[in-house]
Order: sequence, then C-alpha cells, then structure tokens
Amino acid sequence: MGRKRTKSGKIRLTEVAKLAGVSPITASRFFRNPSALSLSKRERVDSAVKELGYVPNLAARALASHRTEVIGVVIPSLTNSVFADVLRGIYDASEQSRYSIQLANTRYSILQEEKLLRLFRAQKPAGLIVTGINQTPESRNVLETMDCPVTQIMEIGDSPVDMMVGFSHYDASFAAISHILEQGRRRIGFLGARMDPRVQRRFDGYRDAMKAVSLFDPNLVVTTTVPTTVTLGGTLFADLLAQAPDIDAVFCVNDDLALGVLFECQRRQISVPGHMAIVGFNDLEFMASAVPSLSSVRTNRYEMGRHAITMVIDAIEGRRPQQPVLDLGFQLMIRDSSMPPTA
Amino acid sequence: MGRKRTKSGKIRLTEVAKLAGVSPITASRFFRNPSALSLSKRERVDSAVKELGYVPNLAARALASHRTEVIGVVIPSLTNSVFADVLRGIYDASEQSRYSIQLANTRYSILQEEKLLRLFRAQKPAGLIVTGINQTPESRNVLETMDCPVTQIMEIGDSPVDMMVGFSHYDASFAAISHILEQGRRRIGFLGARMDPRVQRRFDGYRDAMKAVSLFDPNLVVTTTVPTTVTLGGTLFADLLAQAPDIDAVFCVNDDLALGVLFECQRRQISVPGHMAIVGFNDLEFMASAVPSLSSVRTNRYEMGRHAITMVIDAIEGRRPQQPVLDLGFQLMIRDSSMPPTA
DNA sequence: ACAATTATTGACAGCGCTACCATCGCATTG
DNA sequence: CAATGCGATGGTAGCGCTGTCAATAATTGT
Repeated sequence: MGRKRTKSGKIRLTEVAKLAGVSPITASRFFRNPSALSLSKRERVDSAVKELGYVPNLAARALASHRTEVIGVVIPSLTNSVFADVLRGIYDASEQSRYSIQLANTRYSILQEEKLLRLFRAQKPAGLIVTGINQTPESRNVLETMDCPVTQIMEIGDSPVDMMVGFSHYDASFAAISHILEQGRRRIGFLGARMDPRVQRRFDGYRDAMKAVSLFDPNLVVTTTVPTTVTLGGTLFADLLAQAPDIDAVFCVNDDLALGVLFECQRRQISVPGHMAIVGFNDLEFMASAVPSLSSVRTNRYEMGRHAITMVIDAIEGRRPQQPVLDLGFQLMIRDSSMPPTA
Repeated sequence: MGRKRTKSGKIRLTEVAKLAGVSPITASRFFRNPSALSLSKRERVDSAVKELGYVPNLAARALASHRTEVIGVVIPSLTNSVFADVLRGIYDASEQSRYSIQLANTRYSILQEEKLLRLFRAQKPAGLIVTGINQTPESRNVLETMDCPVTQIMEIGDSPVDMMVGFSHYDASFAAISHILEQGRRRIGFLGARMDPRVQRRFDGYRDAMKAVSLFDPNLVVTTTVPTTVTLGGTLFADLLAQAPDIDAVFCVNDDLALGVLFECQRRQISVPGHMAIVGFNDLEFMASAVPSLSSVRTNRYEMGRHAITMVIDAIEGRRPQQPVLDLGFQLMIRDSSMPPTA
C-alpha cells in the first residue's frame, strides 16, 4: 500500500488526515469538536478513521492540551457495600461519557487521603469526586487549588469546596429515633462501629433525639472504632445488654450491625420486636428479607453516584448547576422489627 | 530569584536539573533508576526536587516512553462483595508500587468486556488483570496482542493467556456436596443465580458429585440468570420446595442465597439443620454469625487480589513467575447448618 | 603502566497531539 | 461596492519527557 506508518505500525492522526485529504488539525477537531467541521470533511475524516483503525494517543493529547479526561474518585472503602452502590452509579453514568474513572481508596485514613489528593492534583484530572466533608485543612487546600470541578458526596454541609450531593446523616438518624420513640420504646440503645465522621453525625442525631425527650443515657451507647461486621453487631449488642439490661430497642449505625443484633437475639431467644426493636441504617437488600424483616433508613446511594458524576461532567463542560448542593434525602423503611412491643 | 518556569508556573525537569547542576536526562534517571546515579548527584537531584516541589508530568513521560504505569483491572461487578475483597487485595498490594489501578466494570456483559479490553489496549497499560477464563475469541485475541503481562483471576484452567491465579470452582463445589452426602443427606437441592461461567462450573461439580452416587435428579435444581440477592434465595428455595418437597439439604452457589434460604426456613419453621441442611459458597463474614451458623466454602479472595497484582508487577519488571498458574484452593467451613439431620 | 572494561553522564531528536493565530472564502450590511 | 463579520481551515511551534547512542570518568587485570 505504501501508507505511512511509524516504525511500531501505529497509525497517527497525520495518516488519517492525509487519507482524508485534510490537515492534521482538522482531523484533530473531528474528535474534539466535530460540529466545527463541514459535513463533507467530517464524513471524509470519519471514514479515514474507520479504514485505518485509528486510535488517539491519550498521552499525546494530554501533553499537548494540558488536560486529561480522567475523573478521580476518592472513597474510604471498597469493601463497604455502601460505596459499591455509589460506585455503580458513578460507573453507570460515566460510561456514556468520554471520561474514565480513576478510583482511589483512602481506607479511612486522612493522611492517605492527603497523599492521594496530591497525587491527583499532579495528574490534572478533569474532575474529582471525594467522600465526605471532613477533609484536613491541607486536603481542603489541595481541593481548592485543584483547578477542576470537585463534588463532595455522601453528606451535605455548609461550605462546599465546589459542589455537594448527599443527605443529612443527622436528620436521618434523628428521624429513625423519633420513629422508635413513637412506637412506645423508651430505652433505646445505640450501636456504632468505625465511627467515621458520618457515623459520628448519626450518633449526634440519636443523642439529640433522645435528649429532646429527656431519655438520653450514656449507658445506652456502645461504640467502637473497629470496622463493622455482622459478628461485631452481636458482640456490641452483648456489651450493650450487659451495661443496660433494660433496653427495649437498638439503633445500629448500619445494617450489618443490625443483622448481627438480630442473630444475637435469636441466640438469646429475645423476641423481636416483642421485647426488642431493631433499626439499621442504609437499607441494604437483605433487611427486607430477614425474619422478622428489619427496619432501616434507606439512603439513595446509587442515585448519589449518578448525580455526583453527572454534576462533575456538566461542570467540566461548562454547565454549572444552579445550586451547588444537592440533598438526596432518605426514607424511613418501617418493617416488623420496629413494630410496637408486646405487653 | 530568576528561576526559570513555564508560564503556568509549573516546574519542569529542566529546572530541577539546572538547580541540581546536572543534565535533564540525569534528573530523569533519578526517578526511573536512581541506582544508576552516583550518590552525590542523587542527593543533589533529590534536594532540588524537594526544594522546587517538582512533580513529574505523567503524560509527557507516557508520550516519550511509550509506556504508562497503569494496571488495568477488569471485573464483572462492583456490587458483588466477592470482587470487593479481590479489589482490596489489589489496591493494598499496589499502593507500595509505582503503578496505579484503572478499574473497568463489564457488568457481566461479554460485549462490554470486548469494548473495555480494546480501550485498554489503546491506552497501553503496563499490565492487566481480567476476571475469568471465558473470554470471547475476540477478547482473547485482544488479550494476546496486549503487549503487557496479563493475569486471569477467580479461576484456573488449562490455557492461560499469560498468568492465572484462582481456584477450581468445580472441585470446591464437588467437595461441598461430598461433605453434605457424608452427613447422610440424600436429596440435596441446588440453587443458582446469575449463572455466570464460574457458577456454571459450581453446578457441574454438584451434578457430578450427585451422579457419582446416583442421586442426581433435575428436579433438585433451580437456577435463574437474575442477579443474586438474599430475597431471591428465599424465592428460589420456595420454588425448589414446590418441585421437590422431600429435599433434606440445599447447596447455594453463594452466601446471599444461603442466607435467603435460612430466612425462608425460619419463615416456614423448617428446622436447620434438623430437617434441612444449608451450605453456601464464598464464606462471607456473616455466615459464621448466623443462627444456626452457616456452612460455606471459603475462597481466598483477598489473597487472590494480592497475588494477581504482585504477579503482574513482577512480570512487568522482568521477574516472571516460574509457574504461570497459581491455585489458591479453598476451605470447607463446616458449621451447624450442615450437621447431620435429626431422626 | 596501559589496554580493556564498566560505571556515569550528556546531546540530540523526537513521541503524537493541540493551542494559537493567521488566512480564506462567503454572506451580510450601509 | 467596499467594509465588516464569521465560519471553516491550515501552519507553526511547542507540551515535558525519555530512547538512543556517544562520550567521559573510574576501575580493573595483566
């Protein structure tokens, strides 16, 4: 054929342009802003691209344009299925776009987060999604000098770095406790693990809801910084029973703990909800299926991911949202485990 | 000061070299192969880098070197906690290295997988990890022309594209059924969802184990291509009971189904293990905690991730493993749910 | 002591693409 | 009809780094 190629056999934009009978820059525009080309050239370039099987060199593009098409996502855990759902939303919505996702995992370490944010800044991402609103001053500073749209997810607060999508953990927790109180329970225990900032706010909601009716008692609270497991739910519940044997309900900061509590109740033959109400948080799929079905606070994680990535992409492309903070709310899923006690 | 900078204020390697009093190429080597520098130059460059806060431009490096330091990871699901564990192993082991991870999610679609693999090939990753051994011929071809180390994970088979780390789903399943048979059960049901290739092999193990003792009966099998949930476990179990009311055990292709079966037994007041044995697969954390505790097949997911990424990185850096296929095996976790039946 | 070998270092020439600005043609306007 | 504006296109000049290979310095063996 005699078609020009580099030694490696790779086809460059120049070859495409030559075949299409246009200048390289026009071929380049074909990819970045096709509407700027006349219809005839667009078609010519298109068929040349297809004929040669041309694939753009992303590194060259990034070097020349000082931009990338990578959106960074910083989350604290890969194992926590809460983030799996958020990620699913992010990946689903990003697939139709030209952007690719670069995941980074802080493992709940704020130092690790600082390090990863600095790394991202060096890579000049097109956008960034970070978890939570409790960055260190240093991390906050990196985010503010990031020179790209940033969305904080999982919760909402007053001073967004840029954009935010989440819900109020405090309100959700407060609402859950109010519901339990309405069922006539008085001694509502609190079980917390990991105790990251969002879990802390769930505790605050619990505490204030209890204080509002003068029922708060430190003996009702058992927390640990250890990561959550179902087994841990049982252990913490046993601790709680030991320090407050008269409890008639337990609010767990997540559903794994709640399931662990249910199993421990079964083991001890404590009737649920007859003698003990259980309410979890997140509304994982199994909650509805348990016997008895377990009440929980549904959080819109998939939607959170979708909205976050959509907001970032829109902002990258100049379509800034009219309001930077999006509250996705929550729903109380009231099931058998929080029905009123039997006399 | 008069120190040279580009318009954007960014510091380039040239500036570092100038400050250190060496040539740019020497400064470049400082990052890629520090041991090639004399101690004095190494120290001079090091302090220059620190003083200027230099950050390498990865795009320029990729363009000039025709390589990247990205390792692609292709998995079929983000929600499935099995992959969350594998990913945790991958991320943990990659953090000490210079390589970063690029995740891609096929959602169990082989077409999506083809597309993603082609995309990866265009990006010239340093290495690749893909799930399973059932690629389409087209995908297989892309993998073979990938020009970088490739590790297939989750299962093992005869013809690796390059390297493999996993275990035999067939053997694991066969062993689980043998165990149930040893407890004196005869009518062992099979519950399967999603039915991806690995689940299919678990079925094969079940079928052959049952056939080996002439107990196979198609009525004992209920499967669906729907994705797994706990709730689905209950539903499938109900179907199974309807078509084979005399079953005395259920083998579930994963733990979520097994939990759903347990809940359904509780709902129907079928005693476990008195009248029904339950065995799951994967040994998720909650299995040990359930009441009764649920037997399962432990798979070494975290280790699989660690080994896979380590093998890839080693291969990138020229340290090829002596044997390309690594079998991580499995462990039968025998718990209360598969104790012998009560008379 | 001198050639041979090895460890260090540097000069040069791009990698493949896009930013910037200039140009050209054509339609619109006074 | 010239002046003006605008959409479409192209030329030039790098982006910041590293591969290649040559040059120099240090070390060794005989």
